[in-house]
Amino acid sequence: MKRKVTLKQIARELDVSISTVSKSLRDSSEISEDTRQKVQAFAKLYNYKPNLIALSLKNKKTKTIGIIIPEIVHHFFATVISGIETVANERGYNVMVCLSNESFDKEVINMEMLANGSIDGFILSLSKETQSKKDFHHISEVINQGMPVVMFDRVTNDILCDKVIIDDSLAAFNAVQSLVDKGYRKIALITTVDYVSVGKLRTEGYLQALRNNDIEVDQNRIVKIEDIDHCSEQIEELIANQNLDAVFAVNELFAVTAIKAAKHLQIQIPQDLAVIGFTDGIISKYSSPSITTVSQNGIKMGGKAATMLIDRLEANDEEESYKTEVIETELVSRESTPEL
Amino acid sequence: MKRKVTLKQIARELDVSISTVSKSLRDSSEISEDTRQKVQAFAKLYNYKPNLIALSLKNKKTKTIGIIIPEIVHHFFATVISGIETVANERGYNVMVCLSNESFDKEVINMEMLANGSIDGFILSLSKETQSKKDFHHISEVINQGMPVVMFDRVTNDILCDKVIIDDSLAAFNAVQSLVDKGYRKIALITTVDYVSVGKLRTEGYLQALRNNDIEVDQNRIVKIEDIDHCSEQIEELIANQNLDAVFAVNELFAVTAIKAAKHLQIQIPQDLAVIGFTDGIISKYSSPSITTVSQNGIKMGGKAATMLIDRLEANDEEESYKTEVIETELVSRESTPEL
DNA sequence: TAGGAAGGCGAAAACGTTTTCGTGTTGAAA
DNA sequence: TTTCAACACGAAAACGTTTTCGCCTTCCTA
Repeated sequence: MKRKVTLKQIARELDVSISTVSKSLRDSSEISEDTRQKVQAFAKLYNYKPNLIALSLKNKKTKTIGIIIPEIVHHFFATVISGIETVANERGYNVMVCLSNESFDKEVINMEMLANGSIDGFILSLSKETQSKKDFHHISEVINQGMPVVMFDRVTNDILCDKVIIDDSLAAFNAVQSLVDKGYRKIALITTVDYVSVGKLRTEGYLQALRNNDIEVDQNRIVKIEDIDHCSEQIEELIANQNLDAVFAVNELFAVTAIKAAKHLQIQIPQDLAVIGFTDGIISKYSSPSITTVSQNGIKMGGKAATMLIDRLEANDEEESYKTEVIETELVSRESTPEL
Repeated sequence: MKRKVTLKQIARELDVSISTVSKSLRDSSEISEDTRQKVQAFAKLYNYKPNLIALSLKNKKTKTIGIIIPEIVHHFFATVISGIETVANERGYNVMVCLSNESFDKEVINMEMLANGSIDGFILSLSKETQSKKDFHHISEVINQGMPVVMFDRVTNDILCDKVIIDDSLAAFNAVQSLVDKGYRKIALITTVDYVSVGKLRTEGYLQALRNNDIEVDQNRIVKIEDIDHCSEQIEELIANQNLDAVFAVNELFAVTAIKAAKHLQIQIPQDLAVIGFTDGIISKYSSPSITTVSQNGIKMGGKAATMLIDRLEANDEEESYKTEVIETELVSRESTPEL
């Protein structure tokens, strides 16, 4: 077992000073050709690599990005991480991932943990509990300490920082409009409770689309899911009791649950009921029938967030104003929404 | 913008030495009650938190675990990370996640990057390319430097270290046996190329189950997928041309692709063809019909891996022998495999 | 009153870097 | 021969901690 070699050890072996070793390895012009080659050869032989922790302490830069997301077993968040990681790696950064599990407390603890020197900046998406409590002091605190933060998807207007979002309202509007264009009129909505920012926005898009087409909004056709584990009862009740020709679900899970419920009720998808979802995940793609969805492009979102964060980290010009980038969505047409 | 406060600043403000401040905050008995309270009050007021990078350098412990996996947009790996993160957090560790994207080079680069002081130990699953090249020098190198490594799922016998696996062969055997028990005889196999360790093992389980039941192995009923993006053609050909009553797929994707292919061929699932998969992911659960699978329990696997790694990190007794933990699998019965 | 113990605190080293500044030697120009 | 620049290198500080050791008071005891 050979431990990692340090500058000090090399210096001792070669009988020169630590400074000389450091300079030699960094090709400083102060050092003679002779010494430099000798040192570099020795360093290579012993596979010297600078200790990153020591560098972090000296430079006050860790070259690490902290990510805080509600959960990771979730296709969209996984794609976002993937996008972040790719860009981060290209630009020489690593990522630390922490999960809030939709809990406010865990979000706070994780942020405080990472804020104490471990990372250079945050990329985060709010937990449901945080959105419901509207308590963002932990975020403003790290921003106050001079640590850049980029929020994505689940964001809040109460915090000023860079943000990456999609136009949830517009995307939902377009999705519903596409149903209308195909001839559907009796369109139900399966959404989340209002404090989930994206759920609320998508709901607004749905309402707007109906109004724009002079379709009356029927509150009985709108169901707001509180507890995701027991959504199937509510959804089945909706489909059974309302006379529908289409369903717009604000996420993949609701969409596929609607399909399951319909099958259970002997309602044929898509012949008797069209379904459109949100989040272009693995479920929509492989479901039978495959589900038309609004694609969020998490890879792009993550990549954009990472780029914004690193750009800010490496900007020497301190005070650039905050931006909110809108990632365009795309309606991916599949089997679940044929022409009427 | 108030930057983080350090011991030095507190010391200067209170006109005491840095040592006194440090000791006061750590409740050392060397310090008088008076001084201690004064320092602690001041520290609290300014929200002092020790700089973790400085601590890492001093203690030569980062309290961080490095994870290297082939990809993250993959339900199984996401669950493993989730399991690792939960246990790590409970025990005061953070996780850094790197993706190899199934590439040998990226795996090596990531390991070297993290090995230079950023983390205390590794949890990793081999990339396909690494498995195919059988080149593990980067792993033995970090182990030689005294850094603990735990491998999971995609492991190799060429490296001695702690491992967490499932009994892929046995699980596959049980899955196929369950088909036989239900009356199926003409069972096809959709598997990976042999260098993917888990694919090979699952193939062996399939073969063993057939032999145990005196069912002849027909090579035409075994298809090995090389390129996952173009698997549907091969799978459709298999289902079209062989007279089958069941299919065993070594992962979720192959299973659901088989279902899609069958539907395309007007073959009814599960009436005309039963399907059983591997990896209990989101697809199997929400597919129509839902798919019977072997559940790998990634949460448990990740948790176990984290526990093993941290136990080793915190063991004072250096040389404990390496263990290989086998996580039990479970056959989750769903709609795709009715009794014949 | 001398001696010693205990109490309270500071100096300094250590972790591994990088970088600034200083210093000694050499050679060439004046 | 003197002077000065260029060259080659080392000492030391700095990043923020923790911890060991030593020092100075004070107080108690003999």
